[in-house]
Amino acid sequence: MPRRNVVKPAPSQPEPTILDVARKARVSKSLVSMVIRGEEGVSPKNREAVLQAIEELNYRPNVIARSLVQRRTRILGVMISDLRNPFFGDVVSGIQMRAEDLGYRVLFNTGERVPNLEEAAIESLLELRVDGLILAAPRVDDTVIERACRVVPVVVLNRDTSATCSDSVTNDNLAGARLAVEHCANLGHTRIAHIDGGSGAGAGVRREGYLRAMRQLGLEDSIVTVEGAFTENGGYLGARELLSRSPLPTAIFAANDICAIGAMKALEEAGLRTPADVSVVGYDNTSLATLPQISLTSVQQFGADIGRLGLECIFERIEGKRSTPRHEVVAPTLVVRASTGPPPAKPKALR
Amino acid sequence: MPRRNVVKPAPSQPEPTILDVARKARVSKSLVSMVIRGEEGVSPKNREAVLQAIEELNYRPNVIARSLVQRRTRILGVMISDLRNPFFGDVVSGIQMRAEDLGYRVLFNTGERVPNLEEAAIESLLELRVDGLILAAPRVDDTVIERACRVVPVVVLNRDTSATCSDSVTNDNLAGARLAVEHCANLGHTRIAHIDGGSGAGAGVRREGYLRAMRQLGLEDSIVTVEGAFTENGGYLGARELLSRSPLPTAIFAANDICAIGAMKALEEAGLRTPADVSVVGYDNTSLATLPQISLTSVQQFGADIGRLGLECIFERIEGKRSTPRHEVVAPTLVVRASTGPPPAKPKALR
DNA sequence: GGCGTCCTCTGGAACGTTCCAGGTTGAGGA
DNA sequence: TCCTCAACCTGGAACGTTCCAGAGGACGCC
Repeated sequence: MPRRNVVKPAPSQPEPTILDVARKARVSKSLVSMVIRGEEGVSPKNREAVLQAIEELNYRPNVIARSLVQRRTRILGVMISDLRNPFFGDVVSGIQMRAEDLGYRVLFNTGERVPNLEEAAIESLLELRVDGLILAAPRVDDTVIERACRVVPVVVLNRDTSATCSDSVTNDNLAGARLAVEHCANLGHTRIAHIDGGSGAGAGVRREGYLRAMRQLGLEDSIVTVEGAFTENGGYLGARELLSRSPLPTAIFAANDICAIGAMKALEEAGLRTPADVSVVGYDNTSLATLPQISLTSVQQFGADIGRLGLECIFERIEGKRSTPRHEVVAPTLVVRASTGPPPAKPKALR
Repeated sequence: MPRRNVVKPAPSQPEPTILDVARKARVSKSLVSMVIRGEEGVSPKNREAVLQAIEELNYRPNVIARSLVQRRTRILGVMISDLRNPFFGDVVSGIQMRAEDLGYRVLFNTGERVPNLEEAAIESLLELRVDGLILAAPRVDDTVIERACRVVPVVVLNRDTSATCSDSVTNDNLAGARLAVEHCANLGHTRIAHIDGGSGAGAGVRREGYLRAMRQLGLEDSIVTVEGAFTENGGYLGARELLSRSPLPTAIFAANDICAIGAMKALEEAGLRTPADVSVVGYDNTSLATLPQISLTSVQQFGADIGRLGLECIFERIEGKRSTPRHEVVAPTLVVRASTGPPPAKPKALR
């Protein structure tokens, strides 16, 4: 246990308590409590007096004390693996909105993608006695998730987990990959390559989805995959690898948007235009894909919906309505933009 | 006061308390407390026994109860006006890192840029009795800030405020605007136009910085400003406005990166190339500016530093080391990329 | 008039910690 | 042997709420 309590309490003037309000309104603290919680059975006269005293004293209920006696905090803990990835902005927004409706506060946290830090972040939320835990694409070990489950409802977002105790919400990566491949095929492409996401969460499934779709379309002979990553550089290197092979693909399905952007950079450097020479499809449909200079066709996984569903899972558990795991899969869609088009009539040779 | 407490406490099995640990280790609760807090003066034998009991029971200290008696939560509240703006990702990261060092938790919140919601978010943090409040570019009224100051140390980031009670950390918008203008002038531009940020926070100051820099460089006759916004559409419309006038500028200083991206779109549509025909400079140096397809020259305001400084301000107050306001201004720098270059020898006419 | 019922209100006991004043022990010195 | 002192430990009183059992009136009914 860390040693932390060296600092003395801040010597600010004490804030008014429920007792101060009670004295001022000449009623009991219980009555004040009833008014605060909006309970029935308080005479209009007293309710008015209490409300006025609250106003005059600038009283604010102490949710810490409330949480202690109720043994619930009405706080939901959310551990976000990466606060800078625009995709999680959507997720957070979905969580926040729904939480507000349900009368919960949301406490965000991050471990900056480092497993140890993420574990500490989770522990920190548990010490706070959050009523539920949402883990957005966590990189921690399954055992950490299992341990958290013993104390509090947990839902894992956008990550496969073998932990049997938690709920999960993911996007259908198989279907998403199929959408991307079929879109290219429908445009007339046959030489459709895939730059995968390396060891990133969900990368394996997307790769599998690509393989299956290609086979299903009778394009198994054109299957080409190279290793990439969920980063711009991963996409760049993956595309370079593709460019070094022959024949060139006429379409590339990248593991995610950032990866696709890196790939587009490599293509541009090689003198290939998108989509005239090579079409590119991304995944996530982040705000990046919508930028006019990029205008990337991308598989959309509805981040806000994923967040909202995660919150609903948690809430069912908190309410005691359910105690068996629920695994929700959100169907992705394809958003077509300017980065894809028909294959060139006569494939361009590299300069 | 809202009525919220309809739901009964979740009937999970009770978590072990300090008393359970004490019983198991055959010591008093006070001794356990001492071990948890890492105090001196505990015999090695007992310390060992307590630690073991904690381990076996999977005990986790209840920070809620601790907060109640200590009358401090060791939680810092952070209200972020816009969680999707990548700039705030940096700010949050700076806050989080420093907070961890100092043994504080950080509770994030957002009001999604709606003043009323933001006020509610702040109120919610105050009810939680956070030890300090960080407001990142809040859109609330100054009176709301003043009221919060009465209860807890407050620091306002990236926003001018007339509230005299709070600390503030801002970036030097005047200097940033000057950097942008001087960079263009150094490249040989004279017709440097500005698309401003409309009523957004800091927009006025950046505009003023542009005006001063132009005058200082003797370019007052070339001053051209149009109204824009901190959005892509704002930049697009602003650029269209510029394109409708004559003579065309050879460089554009946009209020913000997203705004610059919108402007670039308008230029592209008009058949003008960046930077061959028109150079463009943004502000914020967000991750967007670094994308290879965009490669935007931009004024960097160090978000992480701003967050870190804000946290340090709060901490000084909490520690009681200071009770007078501190106003910190961070110097911006310019990051030059591919969107700026020398003016065309013979300015292009519009198609 | 007595009784039951409803409405309104109240005091005290939790909740799980920390902090404080003081207790116990054993060693060492007079 | 007794006293002192340090080292180590302990129980009880907070902290600011909620919740519960029940008190006290007013009223209506028999």
